[in-house]
Amino acid sequence: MQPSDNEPAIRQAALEDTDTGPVDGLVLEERLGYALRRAQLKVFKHFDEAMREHDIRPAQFSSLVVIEGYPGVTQSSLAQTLAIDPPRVVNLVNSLEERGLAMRVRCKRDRRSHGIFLTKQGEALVDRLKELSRQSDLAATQALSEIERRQLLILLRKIYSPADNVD
Amino acid sequence: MQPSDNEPAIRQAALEDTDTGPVDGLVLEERLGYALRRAQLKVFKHFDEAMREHDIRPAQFSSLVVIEGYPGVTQSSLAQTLAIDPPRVVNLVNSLEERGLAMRVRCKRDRRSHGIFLTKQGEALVDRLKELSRQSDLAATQALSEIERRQLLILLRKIYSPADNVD
DNA sequence: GCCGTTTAGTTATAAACTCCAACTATCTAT
DNA sequence: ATAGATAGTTGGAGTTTATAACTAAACGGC
Repeated sequence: MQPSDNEPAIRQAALEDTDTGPVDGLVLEERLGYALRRAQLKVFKHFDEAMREHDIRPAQFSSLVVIEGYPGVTQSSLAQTLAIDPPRVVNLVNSLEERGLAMRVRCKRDRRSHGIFLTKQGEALVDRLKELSRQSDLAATQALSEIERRQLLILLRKIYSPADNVD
Repeated sequence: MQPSDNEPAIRQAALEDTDTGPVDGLVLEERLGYALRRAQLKVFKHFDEAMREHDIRPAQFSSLVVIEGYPGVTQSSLAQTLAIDPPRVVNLVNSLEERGLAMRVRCKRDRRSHGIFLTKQGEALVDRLKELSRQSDLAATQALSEIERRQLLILLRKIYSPADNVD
């Protein structure tokens, strides 16, 4: 063990001292990934609370909304839309089917693919969930004005939308 | 099985048709959690590529930056700062120690706690990583202007910063 | 000083998520 | 008709993430 490379590279702090201060003004605060993660953590926490009553997870909610907007969407389309892989969609749709919220319908023209549709129960639930999620978004971002909230969405979309910048 | 509740609740689409169109204009696009996740996915993907050479994960990078900014930080402070729980910090610091990037120093005044310090090797690496992450942020958000990027950071910080809104 | 409580760190475990590879069934093209 | 591509499914490995229980050390009242 060479001490030259294994020593704490500190100058001002004594070895026996610890620093328990809060952290700000770091380079970390300027990293987008960090800021995104922290913000997402908070937004998701509120979302979880809002959905707890209905035992719905983020991916399930997203699926329901997409299926509602595009009745008969295929699983592969769903996978592409939500940026998840096909195996996950299988589990996702299984869980929705088991709970009577959605169902697969085999496509007559291409019998490999399934169209996914909401049941009446699923439609009723997704309406309620959309309202709940809207409220939880507001609660999680109450530090933001309505204008700022819109601005934020626009900026985020610019980042991930392939329309603006093909990856 | 009552058909009344188990039928696909569709009006316009024939049962045998599937809808494979792309998805936009959905309520989903207005959900903050969804937009955050999609944006984070992209930013993290770029980050992973940038860090692959050094085999550094996001949490490791964040830890290194915090330790650099606060030499002697305790593990509990680190946990609080990064919004992760103590058991994760143990693994995190273990991995940094094993790679010779950081080291624990038992605090003399409170022998329960450890101050964490960067080694010289760790300091050299974190300098390089900060530059790499800055570049990867730019690459992931090249659809944004510098002003927009700043604005985005400000908005994200407003969401998660406890200073603005105590949770 | 002694004893109950709190805190820092650790360990172990389980649950959940993600990714990857292989497989079946079906379709398309030559 | 056969080869190759596509939709969906299955299974398993590797990571994260969360939870509870445990050890060691400090603190506080008496």
